[in-house]
Amino acid sequence: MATMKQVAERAGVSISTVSHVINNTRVVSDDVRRRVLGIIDEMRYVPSAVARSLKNDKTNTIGVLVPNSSNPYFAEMIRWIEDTAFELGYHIILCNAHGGAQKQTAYLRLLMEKRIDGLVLVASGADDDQELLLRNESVPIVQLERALPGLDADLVLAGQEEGAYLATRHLIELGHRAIACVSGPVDLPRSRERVGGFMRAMQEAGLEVNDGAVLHVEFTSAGGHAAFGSLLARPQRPSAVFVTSDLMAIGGLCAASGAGVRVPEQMSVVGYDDIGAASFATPPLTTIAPPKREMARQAIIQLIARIRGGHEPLRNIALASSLVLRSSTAPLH
Amino acid sequence: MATMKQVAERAGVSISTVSHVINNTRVVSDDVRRRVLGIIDEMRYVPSAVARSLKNDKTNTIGVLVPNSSNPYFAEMIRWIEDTAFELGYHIILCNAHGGAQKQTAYLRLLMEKRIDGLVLVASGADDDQELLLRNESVPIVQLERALPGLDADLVLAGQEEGAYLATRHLIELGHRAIACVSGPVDLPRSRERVGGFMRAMQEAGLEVNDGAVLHVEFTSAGGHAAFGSLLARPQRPSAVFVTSDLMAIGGLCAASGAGVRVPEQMSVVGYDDIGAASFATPPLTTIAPPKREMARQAIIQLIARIRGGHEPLRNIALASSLVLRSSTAPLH
DNA sequence: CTGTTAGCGCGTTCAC
DNA sequence: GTGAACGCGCTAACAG
Repeated sequence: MATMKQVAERAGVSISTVSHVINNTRVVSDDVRRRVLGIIDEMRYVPSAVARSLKNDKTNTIGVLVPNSSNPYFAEMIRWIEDTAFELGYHIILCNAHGGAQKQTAYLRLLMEKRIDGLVLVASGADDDQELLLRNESVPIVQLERALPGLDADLVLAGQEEGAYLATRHLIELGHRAIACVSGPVDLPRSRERVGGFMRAMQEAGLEVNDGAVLHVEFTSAGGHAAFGSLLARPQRPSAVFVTSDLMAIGGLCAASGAGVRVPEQMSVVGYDDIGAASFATPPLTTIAPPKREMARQAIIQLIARIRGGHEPLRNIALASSLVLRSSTAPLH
Repeated sequence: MATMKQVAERAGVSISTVSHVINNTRVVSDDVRRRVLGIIDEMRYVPSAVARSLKNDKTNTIGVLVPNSSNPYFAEMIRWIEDTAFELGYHIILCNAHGGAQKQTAYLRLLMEKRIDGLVLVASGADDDQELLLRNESVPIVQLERALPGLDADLVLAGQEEGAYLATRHLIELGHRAIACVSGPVDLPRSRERVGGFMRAMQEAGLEVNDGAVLHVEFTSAGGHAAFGSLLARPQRPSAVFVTSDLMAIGGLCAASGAGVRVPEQMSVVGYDDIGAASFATPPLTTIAPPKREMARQAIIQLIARIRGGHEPLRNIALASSLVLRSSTAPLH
C-alpha cells in the first residue's frame, strides 16, 4: 500500500505538501494540488488512519459492548447506535459480552489497547461485569439502561419501572383483575425494575398480587413459552398477563395458541421492548416501546461530548417509553 | 495514558526490556521482569495497539459490511462472525450499508484507511455496490451468500436455490398442488435464486405455475403481510405457500390469522432463514435453515487464511441448508 | 506558497 | 542479560 512519502516523491513535492493537500490544512497552488491529487489517484493512495491515530491520539472509534447482539432488542439498538455514530464521524467495534466474564474482560482490555475514544455499555443482564469496569478510568463511558454500581459514567435510560407501570395500568383499565407477570431471572436488574412497576400498578389499584402471580423464567421465547404453559394449566388462570419482554411474550403467545387459548378474547397479553417481531406476532402484540432510536442518539451525543472534553457533572438522561396498542389486549369479557 | 517509555524510566530499565517482558520475546531476568510487571500494573499501563499496528502493519481487525444489522437474519450471522473472529484473535468493525450507496462507499473507504486485515461482505440486496468494490484489491475479502460479479474473492454460501427447492418439494410431498410463492423484490438476487428453486420443484412435479403464483413484495414482515392479504382475497386461494424469508412469512402468518384462515389446516406455509422468531411463531414455522454458524465460521477461517498469505486459487465453499419441520405445514386436507 | 524536522508509541536489529 | 537507535506513516511546528 502506497505511503505519503512515495506519493510525495512521485509528485516531486515534500511530504508535508501532500499532507496539506489531503487535509486542506494550508494553501497549496492549484498546480501542485492537481498534480498531487493525480498521483494519489494513480497510486491508489489511501491515508493510514492508524498512523494518524498515533499522531493525533484519537481513533474515532467507539466500542459497543452488549450482552448479545443477536437479541433483536440489542440488534435494533446497535443499529441506531451505529447510525448515529457514523453520522457524527465515528465507527463501531462490536463486542458481545455473552460468553462469560472472561470474554468481557478480554474485550475491555482489547478496547483499551485499541485506544477507543469512547465506550457504550449496553445493559448486561448478569452482574458479573462490575468489578471489571470500576478500575477503568481513562476512557469516557456512557451506559445504556442500567447503571453499574460504582461506575462513574453518564447514563441514558428509559424508565423501566414506569414502562411496566404503564403496561399494567393498561390491563387494569381494561377491567382485568387477575393479572400475572412473567419476568426474567430474579437477578437481572432489568426484570426486577419491570416487576417493580407491575407491583406498583397493582397495589395502587388495590389489587392483590397472590402467590405465583409473578413467574421468573429465562429471558427468552422458550422461557416465555414455558411460563405460559404453567400459567395456562392453572385451575384459575389469569385473564391478563404482563410479560417483561417481547421475546418472552411471543413465546407465550405461541404457547397460548398451542393450548387453544385465544388472545385477546380469553387472555390479554402485553409485552415490553417493541421489537420488530411484535408488530407481526399473532395477534400483533400490545407492548411498551422504549425510544430506542432516541436512546441511541442521546447516548452517542453525550459520549462524544465527553470525548470532546466536556467536564460537566455526570448526566442521567431519562426518556419515556410509550404504550403501543395493538391487538393482544382487550377489555375483560 | 502511560507509555512504554514512562514505564521504562520508572523501572530503571530500557524501553526494549519493557517491550520484551510484555511480549515474552527474549529472556529477561526474573528480577527485572517482576519489577517491570509491577510498574506496569501500578501505572495502569496498557500497550497501544495503534502503535503496534503501525509497526507491524496489521490491525487484527475485520470489517463486516452488511445491508442492515437489525434484520434478525443478519444479526444472527453477525453474532457468529463476531464469535469466531474473537476466538481467532480478531475483532469486528460493524458497518451497515443500508442507507445508500454513498454510505457504503464511505464505509469502504474508512475500512481501507483503518487498514483492516480483511473484509466480510454479507450479501447486500441492492445492486448498487458493484463498481465500488471492483477497484479494490489490497485487502482480502470473503463474500457471504452472494458473489458480486467482477469481484475476485472467496465465497461462502448455502445454496439458496436448493433450499427453496427443498421447501417446495416438502409442500408437494404433502399433497399440495396449488402452491404460491411470496418473494422479495425481483431485482434482489437473493429472491431470484429462491424463486428459481421454487420453479424447479414445481416443474419437476409437473405442476403448473400459473400467473400470479409468484408475488414480489418488500423483503419485510409488512411485505409478507400485504402479499398474504392479496393471496387470501383470491377466489381460488392456494393451499400452500412458500415464502422466501421468515420475516415475510411471519407477516403472512399474521395476515392469515387476521383473516381467520387457520395455518396449517387451511393453508400450509414454509419460510426461509430460520431466524429465532420462527420457532415461536404462531404456529411455529416450518422453514429452511441455512447453517448460519457454520457459514460464519467458514467465512472467517477462510478470510484469516488469506490474511496469513494463502495464495491458493479462490474458493467457493458451498454448504447445505436443511428443512426444519415445525407446525406450519400439513398434508392437504 | 513550500520544505525540513521532530516526535506519536512501539518492535527489532545490532552492539555490548 | 540489557540498552541504543532506527523507522512504521503521519501531523504540526518552524523555516524559508
